[in-house]
Amino acid sequence: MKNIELKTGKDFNLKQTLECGQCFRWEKIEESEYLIFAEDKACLAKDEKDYLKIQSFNGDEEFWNNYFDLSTDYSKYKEELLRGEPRLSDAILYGGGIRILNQDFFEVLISFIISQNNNIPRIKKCIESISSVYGKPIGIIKGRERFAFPSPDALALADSEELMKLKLGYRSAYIVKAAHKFQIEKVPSGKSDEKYKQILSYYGIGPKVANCISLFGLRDFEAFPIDTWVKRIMVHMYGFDEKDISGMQKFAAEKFGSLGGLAQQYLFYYYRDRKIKK
DNA sequence: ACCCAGGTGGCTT
DNA sequence: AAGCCACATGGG
Repeated sequence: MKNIELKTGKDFNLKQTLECGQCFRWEKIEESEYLIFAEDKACLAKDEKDYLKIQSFNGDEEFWNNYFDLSTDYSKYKEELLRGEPRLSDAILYGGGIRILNQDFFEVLISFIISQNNNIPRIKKCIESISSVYGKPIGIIKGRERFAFPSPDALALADSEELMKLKLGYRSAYIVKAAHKFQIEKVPSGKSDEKYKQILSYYGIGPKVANCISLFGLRDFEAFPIDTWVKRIMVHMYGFDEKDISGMQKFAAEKFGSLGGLAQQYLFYYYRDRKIKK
């Protein structure tokens, strides 16, 4: 156990960063305090004004600083996005503390395969479930044994019947195949469109999930995932026909350029967070 | 009982 | 290329 304080500044908000849908292994403890898991690391993080107070169970300062992407200047990104599209101002004001986390590729790969046609609370349960069966124990935290996200080799030993028993549903076969494919191909490299195509070639991964994995697993910021929420936003904001996904994709590329993924996160969080709250 | 959730594969027009 | 539908599961 190690206490760490990370300087954050104004373009960071823990709640927004975790609850914008880019990651799933966290538990809210109280307002602005969360228990967070990443790979085989865990920490308790509390968001103070200008710094993040971390009780790390097994990750050093550098790991968490990198995980939360605290050395990147997001005010420049925001200015650039606003120059290209002033209508983003409400969303950026609302979720301006979002950062794109530095997550492990394999963890993102599997997590977003699970995400398809699924809701966020259940996605979290599914991921906890496979972690507790295929991940290695990392110690007792908040009264329970906790587990690392499964390694590729550990998950490759699973079969889809086992995963079905864990309630992973029809995505079970996708997960097993993905673990095998990843063992051979490893983390994609090269130009971003080539990496995207490689991700898309996984069985069970289509354009939406591939874009999420590009954005959250490889930090390709131009990736613009269009899910059911973003679709509605594009219909609402820009008058697209809800079936015209390729039109939306093209529009986003032109309007938001190399920062499409960040724009998408601001919009997704702004729209979904207010819709879902009762 | 129905519809939806950070969709995709497969089959038919 | 575009339009259906099934797919597991759980919550509203």
